[in-house]
Amino acid sequence: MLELAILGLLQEQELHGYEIRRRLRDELGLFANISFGSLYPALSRLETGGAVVGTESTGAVAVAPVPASGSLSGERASLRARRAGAARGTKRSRKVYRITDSGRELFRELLAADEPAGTDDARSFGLRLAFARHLAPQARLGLLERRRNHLARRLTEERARSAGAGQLDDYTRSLVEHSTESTERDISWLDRLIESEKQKQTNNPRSTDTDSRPVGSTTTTKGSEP
Amino acid sequence: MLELAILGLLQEQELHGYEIRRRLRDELGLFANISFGSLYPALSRLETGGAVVGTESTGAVAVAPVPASGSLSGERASLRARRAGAARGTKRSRKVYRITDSGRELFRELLAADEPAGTDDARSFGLRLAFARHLAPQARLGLLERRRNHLARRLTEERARSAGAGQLDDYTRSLVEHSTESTERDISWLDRLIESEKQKQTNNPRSTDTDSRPVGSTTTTKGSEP
DNA sequence: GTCATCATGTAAGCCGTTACATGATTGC
DNA sequence: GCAATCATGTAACGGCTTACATGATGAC
Repeated sequence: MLELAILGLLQEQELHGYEIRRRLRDELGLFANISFGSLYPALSRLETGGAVVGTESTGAVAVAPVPASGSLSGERASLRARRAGAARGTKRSRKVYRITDSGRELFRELLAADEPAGTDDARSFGLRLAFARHLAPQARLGLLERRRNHLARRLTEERARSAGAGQLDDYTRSLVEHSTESTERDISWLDRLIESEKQKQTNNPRSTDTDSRPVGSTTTTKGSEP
Repeated sequence: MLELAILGLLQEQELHGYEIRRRLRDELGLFANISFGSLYPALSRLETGGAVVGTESTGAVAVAPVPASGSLSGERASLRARRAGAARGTKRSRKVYRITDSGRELFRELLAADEPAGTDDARSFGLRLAFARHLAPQARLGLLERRRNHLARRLTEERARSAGAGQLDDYTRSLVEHSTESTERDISWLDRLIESEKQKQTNNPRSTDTDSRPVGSTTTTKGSEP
């Protein structure tokens, strides 16, 4: 799952490990505080597998596309470090990773696939949604609908629990009820997303996507060539 | 964490592995489908550690405290198996576990402690809340307040993200916004719980608890949690 | 000169998963 | 007789964590 996140960030530009972590934390919010003990090995695996190439770099590196004028968000610590301007290039040793063609392919596969459970449901979905712009419209819709259905099944279970919850104590009951409500809200959020997605597709039957070459042929698995 | 859940269930009555799993799934909802590959080793560990004793049993076992008349919830498969009456005693081989004194002590420790992170936040809190009746009133309040504070910090982060989310794409933005709203709702849910908890304690300064010997002398455990 | 931040990695461990292996009992 | 459910376990692996080890740079 972490691999997917990394490849997703590297779609747009090359980055080094430390910066990848920063973006995962500050921009996505997923992998709130991914540990280096997890991140660096993941990068190594990806490099070994040929999905990315890392180059030892001491030069200036592309910087976050901040509007350069109004830095209103947090990161007070970083402000000083960045005031120099476009590049914060120091001669510190870093390893900058760039995604390869085979890496882009892997990204598509990971993004389209249902991750082998055991992984956190919500996080996995959130990650895919964050990169949904790289999916073809109908695959995007599929992602949303699968999630919706999953939550609908969960809701059924939760309601059954509520029904037989006569002898549950106050705390457990409150917990169960709150879970149910959360699931309901998640479902209606998804319903709104699905609705707006369908609208988009009818208004603009082709190329609604941001990506140059989106992916995902969930319905008629055919064109995913190398 | 699973150990805590097991010990919690064994507080009330002795149970065998298969039944523990059923209750975790059908009653608590946490550990939705805990695998046997996880459950049985956990029971073994607990037995080795002296927290529970398991006895190979072929006789009748105490059954879920169902009102015996109106079985309205799911479990259609189990209905037939139980129609016999009070006991579904078969001669099947099972190992029934009973909690020991040292097990009860362990339960208290686990329930009071902040679990070493890496474990799922929400699940861990949910589990503790489900067994909150075994906590002393002030420890219960502490649990709720720590959770509230934790979520409040998260909300701050999320709002910062939203603020700097000008250049995020629609999907990511929707995700971030929905997360923020969810956190807000979680916080006000906790506020209600905290409120009602305080009320209880002023109305009934002593022995609000269900448990015979509740636990937790964590009076001034404010700003911990890394 | 010392502290915070930037930067990369390794090793050990935790807590769960699936897959595999085995067998008794009940319902139809 | 055969499938579903009940019942217990082992082995291998997945994906993350903390703790440890190392070092450069910049701010005060």
